[in-house]
Amino acid sequence: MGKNEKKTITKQAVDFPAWYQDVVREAELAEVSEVRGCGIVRPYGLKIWELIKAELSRQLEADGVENVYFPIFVPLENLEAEQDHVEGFAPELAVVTHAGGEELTNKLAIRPTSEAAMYKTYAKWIQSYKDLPLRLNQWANVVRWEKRPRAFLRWSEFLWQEGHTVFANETEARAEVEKMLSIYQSLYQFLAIPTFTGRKSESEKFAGAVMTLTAEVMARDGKAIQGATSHYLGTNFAKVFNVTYLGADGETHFGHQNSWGLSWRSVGALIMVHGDDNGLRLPPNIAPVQVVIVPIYKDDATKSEVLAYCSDLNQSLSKQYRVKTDVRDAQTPGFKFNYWEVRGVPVRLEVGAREAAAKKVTLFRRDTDTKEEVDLDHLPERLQQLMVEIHDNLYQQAKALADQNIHRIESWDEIEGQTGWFEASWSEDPLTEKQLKEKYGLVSRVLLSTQEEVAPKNSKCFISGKPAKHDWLFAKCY
RNA sequence: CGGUGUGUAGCGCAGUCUGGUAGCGCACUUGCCUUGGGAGCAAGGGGUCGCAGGUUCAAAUCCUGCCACACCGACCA
Repeated sequence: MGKNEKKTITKQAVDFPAWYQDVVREAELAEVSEVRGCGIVRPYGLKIWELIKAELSRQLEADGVENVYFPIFVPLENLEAEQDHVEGFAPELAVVTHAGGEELTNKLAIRPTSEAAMYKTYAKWIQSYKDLPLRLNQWANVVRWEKRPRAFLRWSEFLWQEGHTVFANETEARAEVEKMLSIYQSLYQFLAIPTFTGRKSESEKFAGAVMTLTAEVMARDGKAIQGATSHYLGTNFAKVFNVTYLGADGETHFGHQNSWGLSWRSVGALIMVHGDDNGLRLPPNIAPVQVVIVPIYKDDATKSEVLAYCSDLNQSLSKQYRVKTDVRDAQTPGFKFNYWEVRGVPVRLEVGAREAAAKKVTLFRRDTDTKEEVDLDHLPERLQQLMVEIHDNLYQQAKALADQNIHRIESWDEIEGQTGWFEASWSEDPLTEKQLKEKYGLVSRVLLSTQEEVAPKNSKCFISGKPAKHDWLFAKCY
């Protein structure tokens, strides 16, 4: 049977969302649960998230951020304290009304995010300017009852990290907002994913924030995914929860707060950016299995010889890589090739009697779907190169595709019939954004940081013709 | 919340129009045989046909009501 005759994955070009669902299922990353909108993440999918988490943890720790844990329940009245915040989240709140067999007088929201859960306590912890900055991070699950869930990208319950920090003044706080964005940018770099970083428009910013920064990612179908956010909250929450400190000047001041987060939506981005018609393609940094060894044998004699060769190989390589030898006996080599390709394993080593005798391996790389023969002596060196090469290649492919799909337009009429992202000079008038959404389903995604201090290419807004302020990126989004 | 569609074995589906013993492919179990791109043969196991009610000698199939889920939109950090 030919390679393409048993495909259970829809082609990207035929139906991208269907392709995405197929990959999530076939690669055994996750499946839908019996609870609407909630997913079951399987070991292979969770491992990817854990590897992402490990890298981000490393970076946050290196930056001096400490971890903390607050309860999953938030008194509803706390959430209602900040007006913009509650209006932003009210429609998607899950609320506990009964517990211990009784109706609760004070209803408990399941946290959709933890500003309202943490800052009352922050107020107790902070007395003096000497207690600042306070920089804490929480790895947690949150619940947002979204109208339309989507695997990893928008499940009702999801895992993330949320950083919540307090500074003495605006300058320090804003500097950190930028810094966290650059950490997210480097994390996505770690995933071989190019990001478009900058500021959100007024209507797209976080409910309760003064300013929201974002790392936007382009999926292969030209839609946008918000990969991470970093918010400057100003003193909005500080005023509500009384986060104040006594300054060196003997006066009481409000703390300037930030919050920043990244969720396992990043796993969804990983799939949508790198995946192809054969399934996942994982960058080595976060591949649960970096090298898979597939033994090939014909009879008992070659079997023991080949397995011994594989076992030595596995042992020496596993000092440096996450290695797995697929010793299942009931499956043919061809089956295993496809099995691990769908799962995106970057490098596969095929080992039969031929290789064992010649002290070689046949090496297959998933990013290019090509094979090469490598002498055992040269394998460590070749693998070391390849891990870098594969990462770079995946990044370059993603970067090229993204750049190619950003179209400069001077008038919104040019959107007609085109897909992808659009760069345009914009007045930043919320009304025009609403019109754009209604007419083309597009929203503003980001004002690139590099464009912040630059005059727009066109002095007139591409929608209203009124004076433009900056060049923004617009897109449909997940 | 609007539009469309789907609920039959773990997964994918046929059967419903025209009522009459619950089927197919994949997966699973056992055995043999095989292994360089999703092997083959044989024998097996697995079902309140989404739920409730109704019509009928008889309902997966017809009628009524309900529920759930998916997709497209609206919504959404």
